[in-house]
Amino acid sequence: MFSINQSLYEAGSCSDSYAILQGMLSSSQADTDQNPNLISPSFMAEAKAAAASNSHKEAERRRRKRINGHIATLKSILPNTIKTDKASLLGETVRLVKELKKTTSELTAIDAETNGELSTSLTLMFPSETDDLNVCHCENSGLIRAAFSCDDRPEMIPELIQALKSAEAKVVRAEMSTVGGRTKSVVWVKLLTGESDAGLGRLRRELKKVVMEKSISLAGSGQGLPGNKRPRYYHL
Amino acid sequence: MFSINQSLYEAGSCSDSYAILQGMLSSSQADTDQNPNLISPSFMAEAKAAAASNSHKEAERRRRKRINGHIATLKSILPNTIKTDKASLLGETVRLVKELKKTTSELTAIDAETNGELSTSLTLMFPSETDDLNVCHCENSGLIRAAFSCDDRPEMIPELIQALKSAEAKVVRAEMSTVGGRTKSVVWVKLLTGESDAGLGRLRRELKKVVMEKSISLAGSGQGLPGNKRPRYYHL
DNA sequence: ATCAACACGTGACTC
DNA sequence: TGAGTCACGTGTTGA
Repeated sequence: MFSINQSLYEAGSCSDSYAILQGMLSSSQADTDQNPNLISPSFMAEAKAAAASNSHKEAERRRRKRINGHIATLKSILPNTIKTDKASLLGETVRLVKELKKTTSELTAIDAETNGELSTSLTLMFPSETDDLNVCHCENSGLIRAAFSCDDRPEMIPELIQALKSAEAKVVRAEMSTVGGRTKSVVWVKLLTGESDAGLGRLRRELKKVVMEKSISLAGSGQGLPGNKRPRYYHL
Repeated sequence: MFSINQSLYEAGSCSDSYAILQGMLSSSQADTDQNPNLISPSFMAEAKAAAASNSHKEAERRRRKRINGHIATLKSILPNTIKTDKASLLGETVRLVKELKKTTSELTAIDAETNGELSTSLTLMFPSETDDLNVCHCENSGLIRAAFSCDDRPEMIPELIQALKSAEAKVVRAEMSTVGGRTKSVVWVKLLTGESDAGLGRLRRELKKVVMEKSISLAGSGQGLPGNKRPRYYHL
């Protein structure tokens, strides 16, 4: 069905058959349709159409190549390339882009809260004189920001770790400063469970224990650290 | 060229023409090719082929729809959709995915340096007794980590800001702790200029000034802040 | 008239 | 077999 005149232009990259024919025609005299031995206008038109079809064909080939090339690189980029199917691949790409955009916006939203000169800001804060606790949703990201000031105690960090673990909160970022026996902490967390508002309440409850629990354990705890010294590193 | 038998299966969504013919055939007696009035096997085969072609056609339609649907959502997702061209769109997608992956890896590489229980860790550090400065490349991300301990002075933060600005370093993240008049800071920065190693040296030089410059300005500077009090907020 | 981009139907191939 | 995917060539439309 497609084999009509295919032998004329299909072999190799001979997109110049029309040009060749033009050269042949220009070097010959005028001819008519009646003379079958010379190049007739009808044959000329046919060759022209064939050449046009050929260029069109090759242009489409190039276009396909570009698209498929990008899809191939996408396939090499994507992490979970289980389905090598082209549609599924694009779907997976959409999913990944959404996820990455969300992640980056979450991570950069923290910096964007207060914008400084060098486009990334940092707010250095000092502890307040009275104990306080503030837990709230971050506006754009799905994160929760918890800030609190209280007396600095050696047991606070482990308690904080335990509180965050109980609230199933993953620490995305934390800033702490300690001055004059008082400490202020700001932690940005991502809740591991779906229920956002319930999780926020739970987190606030857990943190309240940490903030309000004054240093009771100073007298007890025979297995405590020597000299009331705080260990150097903590992992949140 | 494509119009052969198109009227049989092209009108509407009639992919059941073959089934109809089967029903007609089962209710009639056996026939031969010689009898043109009855449904002949050749016609039967023709109808069957038409039905197959039809289902094939529709399957391909579905496939195209899925692919183009994903491409359309990609188009809505992408930020700079100047070229609505399909190939350019995919190319832009590749670029975006690479960029986002790089960004997130940079941002999370900081947390991944020391891995804690809740998959995001935080190392709380204490100032050393002696002044020190350490500037190095982060392993995987293109970031530079600068850590230093020194006496805590009110002028230190503005000086630090100036130093980072001079080194053309953008702060990605910073952690500071101050205890007993000593302060330790760790800042992760991204150099705004191309030359990485030269930039690192410049940053080290600038920071060295901050760390080593002991509080000379305590006596002078008539326009200083009242009471040697540190301002509450700094923007890095 | 040329070119680029698109959707379509079809043959080849795989599971 | 049938359902699915792919590359291909073609018709069409807009700059």
